[in-house]
Amino acid sequence: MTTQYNPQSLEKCIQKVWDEEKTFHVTEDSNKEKFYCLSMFAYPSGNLHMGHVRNYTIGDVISRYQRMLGKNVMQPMGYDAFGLPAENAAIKNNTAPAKWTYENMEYMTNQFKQLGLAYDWSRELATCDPKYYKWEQLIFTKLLEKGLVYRKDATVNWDPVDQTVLANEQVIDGRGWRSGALVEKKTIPQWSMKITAYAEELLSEIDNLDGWPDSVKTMQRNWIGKSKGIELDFEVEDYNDKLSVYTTRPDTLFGVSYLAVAPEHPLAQKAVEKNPELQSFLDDCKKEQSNEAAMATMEKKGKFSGFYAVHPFTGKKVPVWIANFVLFSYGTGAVMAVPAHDLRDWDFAKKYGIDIKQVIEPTDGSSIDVSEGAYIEKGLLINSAQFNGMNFDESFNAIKQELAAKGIGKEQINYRLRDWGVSRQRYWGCPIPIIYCGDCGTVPVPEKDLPVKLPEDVVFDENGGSPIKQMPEFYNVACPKCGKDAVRETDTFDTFMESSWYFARFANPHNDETILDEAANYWLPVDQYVGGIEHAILHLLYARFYHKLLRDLGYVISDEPFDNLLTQGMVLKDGAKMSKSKGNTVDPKELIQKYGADTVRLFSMFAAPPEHSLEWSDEGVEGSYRYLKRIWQNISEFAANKGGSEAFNQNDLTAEQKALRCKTHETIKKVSEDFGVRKIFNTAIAACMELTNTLVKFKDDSKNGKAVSNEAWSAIVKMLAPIVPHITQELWSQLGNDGLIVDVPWPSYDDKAMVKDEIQMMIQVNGKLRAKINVAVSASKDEIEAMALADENVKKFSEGKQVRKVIVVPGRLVNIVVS
RNA sequence: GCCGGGGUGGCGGAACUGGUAGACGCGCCGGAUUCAAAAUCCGGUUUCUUCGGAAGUGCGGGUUCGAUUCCCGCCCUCGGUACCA
Repeated sequence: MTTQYNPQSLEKCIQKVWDEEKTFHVTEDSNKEKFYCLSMFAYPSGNLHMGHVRNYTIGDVISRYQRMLGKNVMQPMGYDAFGLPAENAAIKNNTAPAKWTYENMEYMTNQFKQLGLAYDWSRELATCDPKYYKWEQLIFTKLLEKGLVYRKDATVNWDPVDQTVLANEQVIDGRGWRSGALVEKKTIPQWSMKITAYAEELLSEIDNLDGWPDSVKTMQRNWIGKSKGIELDFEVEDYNDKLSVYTTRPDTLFGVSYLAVAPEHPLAQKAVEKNPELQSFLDDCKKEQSNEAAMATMEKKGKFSGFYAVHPFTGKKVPVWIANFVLFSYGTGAVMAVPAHDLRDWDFAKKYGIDIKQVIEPTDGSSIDVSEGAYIEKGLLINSAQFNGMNFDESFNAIKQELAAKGIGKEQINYRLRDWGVSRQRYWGCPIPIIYCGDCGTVPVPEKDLPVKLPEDVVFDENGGSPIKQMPEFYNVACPKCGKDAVRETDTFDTFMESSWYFARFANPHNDETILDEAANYWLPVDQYVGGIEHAILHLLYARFYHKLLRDLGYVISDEPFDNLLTQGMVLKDGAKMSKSKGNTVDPKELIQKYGADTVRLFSMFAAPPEHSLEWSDEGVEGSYRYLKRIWQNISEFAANKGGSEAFNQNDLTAEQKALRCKTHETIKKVSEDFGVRKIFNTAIAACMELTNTLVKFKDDSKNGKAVSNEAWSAIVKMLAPIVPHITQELWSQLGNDGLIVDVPWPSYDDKAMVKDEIQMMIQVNGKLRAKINVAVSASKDEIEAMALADENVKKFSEGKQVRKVIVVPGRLVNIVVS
């Protein structure tokens, strides 16, 4: 007597039990090992997509597995609620961003619950809640006191028609996405965080992130981009300032044939005074995009500034150019160019007919021709006066010393990493807690006046300008210091500010007295962080930075926020990222209605390893559903047939029964490794399917037969419980067990059950498979070799040839080399 | 451009430390069941083949008894590139 698998009603029923019993509600418990599992919180876009389902299922599987290991597991969820899409939706639907956001959050929370995710919903937070961002504002004012935030001019994309600042995403082929106008660069004062003050620590501690993927660590190292070089000053004729350049290749100093400065460099401004015709070139540079990819691929252009610098060793005059590819924000905003030994300088020199002078030759004595292309390897110096014959390190030090002696140069460590500009000229974000007073200057909002609340009931105008910039009731305030009329900052924070510390706030999300209390040090660092690879640099670097800020303000004691990181791949359909604009989305809601959450969860874990991209397949979902129906049917029948839960004695088992036990325990071993060490679930599921196949074929109604079957079915149910929590809960009951499977200990394997007398070995002749033989486990190498050579097929392929070598790989194969 | 991934049957993928290439699943083919269908169950399924075998993991080389795995050089593709999150 078995019932049909009906996931819809079953899942509702079990979710109700979790809800009523507060199964996933956790508190700090010093008697248990804690495990904080965090999936990157959601942007409340309105509906769950398959990327969410995958991300959150991975985190959920790890959480539930860790709980079965007996740990005190916290898994929270919240919303990264500020951001650009809410503003776009506001304009499109004529609603306030707040309303749109809150409605989406409510809707998505329901969808999360339908997926059966083991979240502690009592900890839910939203970053647009003043109770959340109040702390961010407080931290900002504290950092201002410490000198870790400052205001400086920075470049933004300016849409001259809509009269608004555009995000990079809103610039398409150099034009504003709404107006279509050519976007210009505009410089405005903005707040910055001194992440560069932590560059060295952020770099060196990457070495301690053992639980992070190497690819992410490499990307972060390269992003920070530490380099050792020399900063040296050139005298410039008729220019009453020195021109400082930074170079990592001082060994090529004698090959300098021009200097180049960024268009924003003061020297460029001076050059215009002398030669007004240069203004049009500078104007052109303003129209170019400032993002890195555009800078790197655009045509390299320059103009002679009219100034000449003097070479510090040869005394020769070197022209100074203004070039569009020199970054004002890196190094000194000026470079020395050595065309013979730098690809970009070489291209530029060829284009403008500038000298190319070789000063490095290869160490192996081979000859090169720098008129054919740059030679960028390090080598030995030539044409470099007293430095001739030196290698890179010798010349670096010798040149450094001579420049230092002249007082015009010193060694300098530079980072590619730039300070973090956090001002946004947008509405839907956390207000920057600063007041500008005519008398007192820049005044941080005092703690008693925090939070500075963002007005939520606003009307958007069509060009996308921020409503609070038109609201005197928001920006007209009294100066907190002197009480005179003053003006509030109307820019808001970059939304990365909120997502850089939410992981800590989950420890005490409702504490209104302080940002973080002792619970933070119980839960932190996060034991397992799960999220998309697209966050490899920005979010993960900012979060590491923020954690160190919180540490240095005395709130946390750990140095790093995330012990282990799993970066999951994207969900694709027909080889492309699922997106509304491509029309290739799959709605999880419909799938849950049709198959139930367990099927959707099983498929998203089975179709690919977590770190790879996942190709969506409707038929594959069907297959996952089929497997669940299969175990439902078989376990129900087995249980109805009164399966055996009695103990058995290993010595009384038949060979078949022993073989099943062996398979069961091999599977437990493999699946435990996949879950705990490799964090790869598709192979774990495949192993469970294999055991299921074996078990379905295993027909043995004897007492011992039922007992070993029961052991195997129970193991499958327990191992699948983290992945498909609803069906396994029900099957666990059907197998005659009480209580929730979430708290059942993870199965352990018995080495004795896996002992074998005989193994199969592959026999190769010259690396090609020719035979398979069964060999006693105890057989010696010589015995194995003799058996292999005696094999009929092996004889056939080695006949008339001389055996040169026999390689025996114990437990695997024998390779016989003949010729 | 630069930084980091990926490329294996018709498809998703497996092969974990250099040792049986294609586990598991999908699809397809054949069979059982059925009045019929769906569902389910059983068997087969890399390609070529003279049925002995041979070839085969993006392409071209290399190291090795042995390479999907290591090295060199390419191609394609995805993510990031500092104001999408």
